Amino acid sequence: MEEKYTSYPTCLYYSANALSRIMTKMADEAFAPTGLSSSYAFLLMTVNESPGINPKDISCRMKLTPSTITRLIEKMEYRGFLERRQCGRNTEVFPTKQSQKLIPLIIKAWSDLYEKYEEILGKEEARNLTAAIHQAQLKLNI
Amino acid sequence: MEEKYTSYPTCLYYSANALSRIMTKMADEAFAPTGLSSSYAFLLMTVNESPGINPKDISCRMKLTPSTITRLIEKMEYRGFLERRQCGRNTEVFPTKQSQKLIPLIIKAWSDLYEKYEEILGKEEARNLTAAIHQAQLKLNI
DNA sequence: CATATTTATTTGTATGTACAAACAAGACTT
DNA sequence: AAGTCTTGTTTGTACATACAAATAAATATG
Repeated sequence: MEEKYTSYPTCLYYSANALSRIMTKMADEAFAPTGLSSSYAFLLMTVNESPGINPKDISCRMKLTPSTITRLIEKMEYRGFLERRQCGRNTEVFPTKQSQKLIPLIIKAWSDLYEKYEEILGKEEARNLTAAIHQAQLKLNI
Repeated sequence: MEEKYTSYPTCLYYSANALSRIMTKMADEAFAPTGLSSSYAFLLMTVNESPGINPKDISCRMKLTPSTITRLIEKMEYRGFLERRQCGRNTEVFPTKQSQKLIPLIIKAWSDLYEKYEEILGKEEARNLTAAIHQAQLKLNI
């Protein structure tokens, strides 16, 4: 059984990226009813859960760089879903009333997302895979 | 042991994306000596392996959309690493001599990448994870 | 206390990727 | 053979994300 071509799927970089693109697409579909794409939905959940949270901490929780977080917040501020308050060198981010109305929809969409991929992969398998990926990510993150 | 916050790492979308960002960074570091970022390096390998390949087929092998492939090729053409020949409605993509010189460097960088993450994750574990991710990606891709 | 260092945030800019629409060539259909 | 459908490719445009540099505030150091 000879391989005709170099087999990219044996490369973690390649596979991780391929999966990530599919999952992002799936997530964006799931979050479509909220009018937000997935990253913004996560941002709103994060801020709603910890009103006054700093960009730095959001960045840690979401594993995105601070500059990315600034950009996401800016857009949500512009759309009236978030609000920033300057506190010395820190910034505190708060949800607006408007965004709080969205939260149930977001939660629902998120659980639909779980449902959808768990249906395809199997619940057990999906969880194992997610855990394995998370573990790897932690190890590699040093 | 109660969770204070919603636990994003239990979400496959979130974990897959986090891993993908780390791996891309790692890959870009590994490929730095070639002067290319990872996607371009993969593109060059692919074309070098199958000179005359169509964008469509590259798109399948790399799991990127055709429009993305066009964009990648354009840039490599501009930099003198690839060449396009129009054949009716198809396009054939060829490596230039210049790019062939790069191939050994790319192969080396790629194997360095494997080495690096296998060192951190363990060879066995890295392979299992990669295979699991690849399988999931296949299933979800429908 | 004044200066130097560190830390949090934002800005300028670049990049990879995608979607939808446009185009162009081939393949069907009648 | 003419018109329709399909398929491969490219373009216009938009978006998420990052890096490096700039700011600005807080902290440490001499």
